[in-house]
Amino acid sequence: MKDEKKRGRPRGFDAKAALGKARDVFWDRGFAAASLDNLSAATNLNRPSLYGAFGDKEALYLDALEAYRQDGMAVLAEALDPSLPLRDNLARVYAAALAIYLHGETAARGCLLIGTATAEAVEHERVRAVLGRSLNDFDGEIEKRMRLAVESGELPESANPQMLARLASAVMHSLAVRARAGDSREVLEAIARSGVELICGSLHG
Amino acid sequence: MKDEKKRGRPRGFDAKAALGKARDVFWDRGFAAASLDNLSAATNLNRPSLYGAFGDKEALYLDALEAYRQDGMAVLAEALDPSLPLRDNLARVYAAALAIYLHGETAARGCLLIGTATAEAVEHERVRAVLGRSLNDFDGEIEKRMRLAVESGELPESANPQMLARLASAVMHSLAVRARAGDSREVLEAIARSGVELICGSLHG
DNA sequence: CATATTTTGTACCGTTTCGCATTAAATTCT
DNA sequence: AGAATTTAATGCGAAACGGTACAAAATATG
Repeated sequence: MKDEKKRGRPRGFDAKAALGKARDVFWDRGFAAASLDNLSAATNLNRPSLYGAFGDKEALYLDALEAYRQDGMAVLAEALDPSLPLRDNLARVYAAALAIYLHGETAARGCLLIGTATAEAVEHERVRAVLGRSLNDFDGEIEKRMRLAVESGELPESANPQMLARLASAVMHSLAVRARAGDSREVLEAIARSGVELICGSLHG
Repeated sequence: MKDEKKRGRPRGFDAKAALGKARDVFWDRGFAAASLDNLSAATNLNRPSLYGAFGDKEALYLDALEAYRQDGMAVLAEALDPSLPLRDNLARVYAAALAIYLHGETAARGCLLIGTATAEAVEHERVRAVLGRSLNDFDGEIEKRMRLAVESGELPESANPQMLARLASAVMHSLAVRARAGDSREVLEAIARSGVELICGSLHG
């Protein structure tokens, strides 16, 4: 299903790579401030090619968000390896997040969804939907791990897996915002550490 | 210092009210997608008047952010009334935040800073600076209350006021993002409640 | 009343925007 | 080889963009 030779002139570019380049433009500039010229230059595609492959600017943006979301879910699932302690899992999640968030050129880029999709969410219903679904899926994946932690005794029976998961996500949301606000890696790592401790229950002594 | 009669034609509008209207436009659309026509229509000012009173679009946006930041700090200070228990203080902070975040017309607007300034923060250094300062000031104000809680015995001596404050802020950042993502008031209130419990130390039993 | 000064309204300027129409190129199918 | 089909490249075009020039209006000063 990958080598079905279509008739007609074949593509001269890798759509996936182009989508990655476009995503980077959106990541730095946001959706509204990213022009088709910017996107065209970054992908080395002229506008009609972009248009033919992805549709208009909003469709391209939604594709980029969706790809980012899926990549994020994969990273999350890997970090939440249930053979490791919950504490390590959360630390790995935050470390993986920071590795992505701090990868900016001039200033740290933070999270594509939280950093750029939130701005469009009020007016663009479809962006809001992707954003909402992304956050929910993330919460859900962490919640599964929390349930496991309760079953295994890592967390007390009284713990609320859903809410703990949402609060674990909250720490990550804050890292995303703060990275883009220019906070240093040291500060962000300290917040991540404290978040792990608080959620795993040993910050109070 | 308010009735110094300037010579020349007097203003026919209230600059503060106009700034509020402009802020609302930015709040819904974000900085980049808000056009001068939008702003002009919302404020009932023609573009030259806008330009004369506030400068260019970025200056107007920065003014709106700064006013929002100051309003937020006032609301925060009021919510953190030290004669009330820490738990109540945090609950009041989150309730006040949600009252603002959920006030959208079509979809909830969330936080002006987190919802729109983050998008511009990478490319606009001055926006990033305002955002960073806002987050830090917020953390600092909560941290003061946390220190008080340690002194009064509300929190154990072993508690880390700075990190607890940052985590308390983190919950609010998450509420801001989630409001804009379309989460219901019920979900947001539940997260706020759980956040209070976690930070004040009784979610684990 | 005349002059200086500031604001207001209209209208405009050059640029950039997004999207597409059109034509040339490259491949498959018959 | 020729028809059919898909992509690539150039370039256009209408609209929207941010910002301002200019003249009329409204006030203070002399």
